Amino acid sequence: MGDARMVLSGRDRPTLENVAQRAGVSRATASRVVNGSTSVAPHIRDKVLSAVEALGYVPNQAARSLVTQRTDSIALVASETASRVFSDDPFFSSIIRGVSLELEAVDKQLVLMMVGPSGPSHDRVERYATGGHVDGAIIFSMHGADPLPERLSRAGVPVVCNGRLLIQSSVPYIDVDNDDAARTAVHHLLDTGRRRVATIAGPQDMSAGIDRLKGYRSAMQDSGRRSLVAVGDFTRQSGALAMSQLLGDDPDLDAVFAASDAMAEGALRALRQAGRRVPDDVAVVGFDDMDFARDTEPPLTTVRQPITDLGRMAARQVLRMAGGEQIEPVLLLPTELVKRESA
Amino acid sequence: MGDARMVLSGRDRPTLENVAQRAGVSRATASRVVNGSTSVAPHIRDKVLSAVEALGYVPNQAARSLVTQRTDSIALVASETASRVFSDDPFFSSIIRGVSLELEAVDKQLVLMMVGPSGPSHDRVERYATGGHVDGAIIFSMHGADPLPERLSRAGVPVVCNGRLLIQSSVPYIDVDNDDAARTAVHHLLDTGRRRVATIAGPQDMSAGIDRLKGYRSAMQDSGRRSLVAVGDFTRQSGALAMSQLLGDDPDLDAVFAASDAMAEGALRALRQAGRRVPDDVAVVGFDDMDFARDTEPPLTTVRQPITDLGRMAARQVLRMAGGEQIEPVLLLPTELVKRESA
DNA sequence: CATATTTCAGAGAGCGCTCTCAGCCGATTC
DNA sequence: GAATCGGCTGAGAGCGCTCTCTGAAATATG
Repeated sequence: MGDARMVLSGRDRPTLENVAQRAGVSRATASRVVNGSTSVAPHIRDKVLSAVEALGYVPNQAARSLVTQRTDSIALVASETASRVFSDDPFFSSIIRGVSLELEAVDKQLVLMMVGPSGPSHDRVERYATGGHVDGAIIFSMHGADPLPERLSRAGVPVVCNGRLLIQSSVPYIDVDNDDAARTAVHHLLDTGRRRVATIAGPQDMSAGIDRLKGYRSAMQDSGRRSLVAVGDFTRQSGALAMSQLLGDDPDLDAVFAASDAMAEGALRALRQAGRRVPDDVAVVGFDDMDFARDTEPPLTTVRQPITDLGRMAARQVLRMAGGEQIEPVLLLPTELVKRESA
Repeated sequence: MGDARMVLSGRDRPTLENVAQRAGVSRATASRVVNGSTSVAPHIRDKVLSAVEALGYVPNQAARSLVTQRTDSIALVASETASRVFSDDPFFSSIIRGVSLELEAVDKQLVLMMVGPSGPSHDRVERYATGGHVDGAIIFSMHGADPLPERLSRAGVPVVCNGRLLIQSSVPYIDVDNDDAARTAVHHLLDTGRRRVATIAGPQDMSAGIDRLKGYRSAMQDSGRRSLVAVGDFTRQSGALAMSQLLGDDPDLDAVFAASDAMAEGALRALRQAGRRVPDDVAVVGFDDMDFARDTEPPLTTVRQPITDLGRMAARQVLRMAGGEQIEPVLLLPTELVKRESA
């Protein structure tokens, strides 16, 4: 039929009224057709549909959600700068994939936003979410005592967090049992005869960082050994740096538990540079089981956490909340120690 | 005053009417205060503000944008899967940073979305943008003849693309002169005495990939030399792979122009593994001037493109369009050859 | 003191849509 | 043939907000 439609600029977008008029029906009927109601006679339905087609009609979301009180979109908020989110760590991308999968299945739109530590972007995101742009929010990668989840929740926005909150709060979250998982990893090292087990901890303003360190510490204490800790920020680079520090602190260490695979890989590099053989001289255990963990030199023994599922579950939970359901305040997904060659 | 506010669930959020009532003024006046109009008597203003505070009022965006026809948010659409966007390539993060900077300055919200090659997510993004969720859209990392920009534009959404479009279209775009930049890079190699110059091209379904290859080809032709091409997808890994292919094709090559720094780094790795010295045996030029380019072994000679500025300009242009201004259909930002040690 | 001018609050229309409710009409039932 | 029923359509209210327009009070002007 040729594409005779013109470019429509802002104001003169066709409305449902126009469609109705052109199809010779009422606005109500046009609305029924657009929303897929079955109780419309086929020949009327067709008339409306061709009017929609001819006019290039697209429903005005603002008007729609004004009455339905829904927007069919969910915010995924990263309390993190863009450069961190888009770093060498595929963690975020897995989370996003999980959330996407779940939202696409129910035809909801994912809206990604990043907020800096505080300041203007923080407020803007809060206004955005509380202002009814979204039906719910998933917040992840929180640092410190981020007030955002609580704020949004109070304002009536369904919120689910990815990772335990550092403040007392009733906002539900999805996570793995970091403490327990770390303990398992460390026990594996001890059980295989390692005696001086160090750790490269994650950032201590994030629950994952804190809890994995806690798990390490308690495992060490249980077996009456001294802790040896360096702190990184989950990145490869910080892992390498931390590893050389540890080697400086205790040249005789024979194992290290890194709180992320990225840091573990950095550690491998640092160990190689320091002339240590892995696992012969030093055993290394990571955390995450990222794809690259099986391609490191040597392949990394690590704690697998189901990152994509974490995203999926978060999405599922927030959708349930938005649907008015009551949900479990805490949902812990299982981890698994994957033994490869580094430990 | 204590935080006595309750958690508000969906329906019973306070409206402007409630605020007005509580403050003993009309809705119009309350609206004026909320929107910062100056023509309100101070004592009335205060009454309204404290009512807002007490009720925890937040304007309903749907209602607001229904009348203003604005949403104060801009979509940044990546025609790319999450895993590519969040890959080891800081390109996206720089674009995002640029866009963010510009939008924050005018208090607009950035909404990030990813669309797969086609299918459901593609339609959903289209509906989202056309449905009036955003005031404009910036589309980047397009593959092939993506119809999205044209579609949105036709539907009346201000659109700016990052990168030349592969189809005939009136949608404005921001880019660098890839062809020219590539030619400059290759000439540098030729001018410094290299004779067998290969290239690792970018993906041939993206304008940046195509145009840089074109620039390489024409520079080679101008000096009467044969082209030697391998194609990558801008990633480190593909660069390494392409490099070994090239070495297989012509063991005597003495220079390579890679269409991205990531690929150039992959190439460096592959060259090292093949026992070639850089730049002694083989000179390498990259493209982008990413941060890591100065830390490679040896530091990378590369074509600097102002990625963050590309993002900034895109944002600025789309805002101008949304403001009803006419804008230049094409905006090319300058590049610069940065000479380091690899060539 | 009367009039013109300015300042500021309120009334009310209407943005584009959904959804309830009422009503029409043809089919079914007794 | 009258009464009942069910399937479809249309009328209209109203979601929460902005913004124009009107009008009252306050101030300036002759």
